[in-house]
Amino acid sequence: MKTLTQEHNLEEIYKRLDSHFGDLGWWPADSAFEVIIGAILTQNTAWQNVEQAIENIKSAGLLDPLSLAAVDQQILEQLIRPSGYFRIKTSRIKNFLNFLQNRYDCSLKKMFCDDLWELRKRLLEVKGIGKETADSILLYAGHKPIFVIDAYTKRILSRHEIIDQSVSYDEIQRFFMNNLPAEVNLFKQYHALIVNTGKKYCRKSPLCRECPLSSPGLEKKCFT
DNA sequence: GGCCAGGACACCA
DNA sequence: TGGTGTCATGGC
Repeated sequence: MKTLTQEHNLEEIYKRLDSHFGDLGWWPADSAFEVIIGAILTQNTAWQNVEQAIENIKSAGLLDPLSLAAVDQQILEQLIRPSGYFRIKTSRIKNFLNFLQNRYDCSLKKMFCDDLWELRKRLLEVKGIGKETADSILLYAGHKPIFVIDAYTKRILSRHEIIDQSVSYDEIQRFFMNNLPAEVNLFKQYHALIVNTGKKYCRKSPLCRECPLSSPGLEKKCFT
């Protein structure tokens, strides 16, 4: 960890990105359950591929906990095939559904009545749900005040020399949560802004110079 | 044809 | 605790 005391940078970064992109309306989904399925399907996968997989589940009339729990494993594999890793992701979805059924009687409402950190701990015990997926579920499906960290967050902050590359997920999460008001909508929009910035500006070096963060004071070395 | 995407996990030292 | 291989499809 380098200088996790530059809390002013977090607000400055948010201001720049928010005025650049505007309200991104994350997470794009019609229900909390759709957010959860999307969170599992998007693991290391382009969102475009996830959309097709979700559409397949919707078209089959299976986008609810009871229907999806009842569907045959091989059928689900074929439905989510466009999102990649379809065998392992099918298992992960089934693991979550078993968890939801056994502990909360298939009710997301009951699940989200749990204390934030207690529920996070339980979600992390589900095989296939790691920290980012758990936090995405808690924030975007459960509307709980927890900050989601992803590869873009780490990349952007380290390139702007706010954190060191070796800083852990939990440390970065604490950094955000200790230096921002615990507001659900702020956390939702901030993470969305970071992902959009990463997608649009961090992939090719010429575009990096057009990034809202690329100006004196914050611009360091996006590409070295 | 290669690279990468809104990760997680098993395995090993 | 940290590094590496694996899982798979689709767009650029």
